[in-house]
Amino acid sequence: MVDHVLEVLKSCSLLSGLPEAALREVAPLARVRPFRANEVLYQRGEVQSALSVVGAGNVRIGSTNADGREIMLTLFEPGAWFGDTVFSPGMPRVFGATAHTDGELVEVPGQDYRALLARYPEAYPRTLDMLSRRLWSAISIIEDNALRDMPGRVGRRLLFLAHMHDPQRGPGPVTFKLTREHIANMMGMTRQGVHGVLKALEQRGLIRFSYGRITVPDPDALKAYLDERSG
Amino acid sequence: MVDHVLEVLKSCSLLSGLPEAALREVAPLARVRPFRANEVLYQRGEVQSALSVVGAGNVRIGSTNADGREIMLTLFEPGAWFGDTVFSPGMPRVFGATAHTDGELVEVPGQDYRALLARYPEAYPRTLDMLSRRLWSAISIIEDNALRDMPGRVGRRLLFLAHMHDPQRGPGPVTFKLTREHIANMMGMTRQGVHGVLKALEQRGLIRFSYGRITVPDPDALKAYLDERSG
DNA sequence: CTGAGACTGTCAACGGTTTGACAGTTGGCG
DNA sequence: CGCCAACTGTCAAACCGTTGACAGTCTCAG
Repeated sequence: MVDHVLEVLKSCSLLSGLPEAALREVAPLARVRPFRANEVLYQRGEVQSALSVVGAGNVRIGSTNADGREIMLTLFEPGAWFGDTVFSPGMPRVFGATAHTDGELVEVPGQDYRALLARYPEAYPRTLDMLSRRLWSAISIIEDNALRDMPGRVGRRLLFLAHMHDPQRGPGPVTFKLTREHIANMMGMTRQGVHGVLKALEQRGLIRFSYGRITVPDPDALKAYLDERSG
Repeated sequence: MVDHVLEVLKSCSLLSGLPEAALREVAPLARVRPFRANEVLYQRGEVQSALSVVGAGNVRIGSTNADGREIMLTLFEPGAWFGDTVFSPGMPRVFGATAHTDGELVEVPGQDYRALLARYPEAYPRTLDMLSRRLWSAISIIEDNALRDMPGRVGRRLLFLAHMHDPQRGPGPVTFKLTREHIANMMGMTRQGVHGVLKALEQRGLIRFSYGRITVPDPDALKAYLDERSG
């Protein structure tokens, strides 16, 4: 069991600055939490502080507003980490997490993680780097939303997900399990609007899609098209 | 001169986790850079790594796309810090900085800042906290853009700026020097669209505006209105 | 294999934003 | 103190995305 947790922790880029000995120290303190598709993992506003690492399956990050309308920020794959309250203990969560498929989470209590960092300060620069890059991603999204039209926004977000999905970015095709409605919720658009955009992109051969599934055959080609289309 | 730099560094929340002795160490390594309104301070894509602290005046953060259309992300006041490449050395800047008024910047070379942190590791948690909160702000903006209509977005962004402007949030009025066009560039809207929204907010007494200037007389009242209006 | 539920494609009507254009206002600089 | 440049208010027309509605398709559990 602890071995399994260790494997998951090792796969997480946030923790890759820590020596294996350090991970062995926290592994026993971590909790494995299996989940089923569409289960709510965390709700916006909760205050407990924990670092969550996706061990298996996919997790949707986002929040719901009072009218029941949901916004999805991103989709996490195994190895991804989240938990915006780890570094700012006491602050309520600003987004929620929902299981997208069946899977499992490994949760390290916030104070244990912070204590570990304090014991291995050489891991801090890497941690800052990871957090900084995530901030960069968020800002890029804000930029895209302000500067690009709808096809541009959807295309860029698909690229972003493709990059998430496979950080080393081999040039191969990438597929995700997303409905049109999920994409709409990610962009603040409607299902119908997304449909039109996807159809246009499909006609250019830049994406393919079927029931509940979207494929980007060649991310680089999509990127080239978007760059040419506008800035 | 060094004394002046020290004062500026002390005013910066990012550095407030460092003891004064540490700030004295870096102060001589920092560079003071005066600027005039509308001067370009950094361009997107530059790779040198530096931590910039606003010593005086205002700085616009944002970027310009190929068509010449600009997006403004935020407006920084004295004491604010920026420089997304400090924590990820070698990465090109993802946004540019332009002087909004006359003023001055204090720049600490990235490697000196990182070396300092390594010498005073007790400052790391505070640094992570600051960065994490900035990520939270960015995510909130993404959410607002997806979930709210145009008046909601503009109102929320004004509140965000008010909060930036005066973090301790006394309940008094806040004024910023922003043209309608600046706001439009911040929201991905047009000047005319902004006009309509502002006029509506003004009629409810929630804001006041004149030539190149906007005032939020009571930020809490604006917040209450926005919260009631949607989620 | 079969049915129910989830997802999808499509359409017309509606509404809000942008586009484009122009005159009026303000503030600062010589 | 007067001019110029920047900023502002306003309008109609065009455009794009949403709303709402419905039938068709797919998947999975039983």
